[in-house]
Amino acid sequence: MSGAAPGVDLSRFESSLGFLLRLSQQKIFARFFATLGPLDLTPGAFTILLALRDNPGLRQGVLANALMIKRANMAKIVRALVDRGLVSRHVPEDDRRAIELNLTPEGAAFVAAREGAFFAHDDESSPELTDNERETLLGLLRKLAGTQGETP
Amino acid sequence: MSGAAPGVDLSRFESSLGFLLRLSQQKIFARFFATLGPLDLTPGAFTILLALRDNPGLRQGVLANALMIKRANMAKIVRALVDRGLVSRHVPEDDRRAIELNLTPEGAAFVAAREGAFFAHDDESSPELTDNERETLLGLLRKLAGTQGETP
DNA sequence: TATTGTTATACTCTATAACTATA
DNA sequence: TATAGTTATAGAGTATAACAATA
Repeated sequence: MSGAAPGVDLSRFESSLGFLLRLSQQKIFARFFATLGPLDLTPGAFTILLALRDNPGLRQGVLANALMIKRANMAKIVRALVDRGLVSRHVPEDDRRAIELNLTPEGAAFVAAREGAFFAHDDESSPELTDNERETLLGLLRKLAGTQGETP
Repeated sequence: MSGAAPGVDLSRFESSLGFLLRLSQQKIFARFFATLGPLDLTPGAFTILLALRDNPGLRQGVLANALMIKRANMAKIVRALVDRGLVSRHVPEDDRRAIELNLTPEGAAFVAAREGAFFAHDDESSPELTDNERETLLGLLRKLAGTQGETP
């Protein structure tokens, strides 16, 4: 933490995964909003749209589980996306409790228009690291984050 | 993301630092609350107490800067800690705008009683990784997170 | 004028519990 | 009974703007 606020001893936290994850995420998110803030999308909502583009007809609960978002919260986000005309719902015949989600044509256009900027930003969001270090970090985070869904 | 929800294609996010950081932090925090929830401390508040133990008399704004917490939010957190009797304020002679923070004896006892459990938990919070991988991850996050304070 | 801290406010994210409708 | 989704609500966390006191 040598580059931190001078004169403040944070050495006790240098081995704390939780502390370093919070600081790192905050830094990345701050850059995200500074660069992509005017694009009319939050990281969370865009993640959902992108996941639906790659998984058309995905059920709401399965999506919530994959992204580690509680179903109660997913319901609210999806409602907002439906209200904006970006996502459509469909109740399948074989299980009328479930809801299948799809991008509307507007949603697909919305994603297509922004994903370039989104991923370009993401690629450039860690100038502190070399390309090799970035790849190593991504690999370790993938291993750490491997999801197993909601714990009720 | 092979261990994720089966049948959901999240490959588009496997190179997104922001996405993986969010998932990782969420996992680590969930474990934190599951294990240490009854200990009467949130990660944020405990971080502040620990930082004050290692940096007695630290000024509020400097602390906020070091921990990447906005001053407006730090004011609220500090007030709560003062109300709980864990932190004391002192206005220095040479700059009567500033506030120096210290742990009270109660605050010091509070930290001493909990830091063992806190760091023990942190050490065990990433069973997905080998010791070597964990060290590598910590090093990369340190490099990425090297703070530079609030951007006004 | 600039800085330190405070208040007020709002928005996002997260979590739980109680509800409905279907199975 | 159990599951899928919804609603209501509450709590952190974070952001900005306006303000008072001090420098």
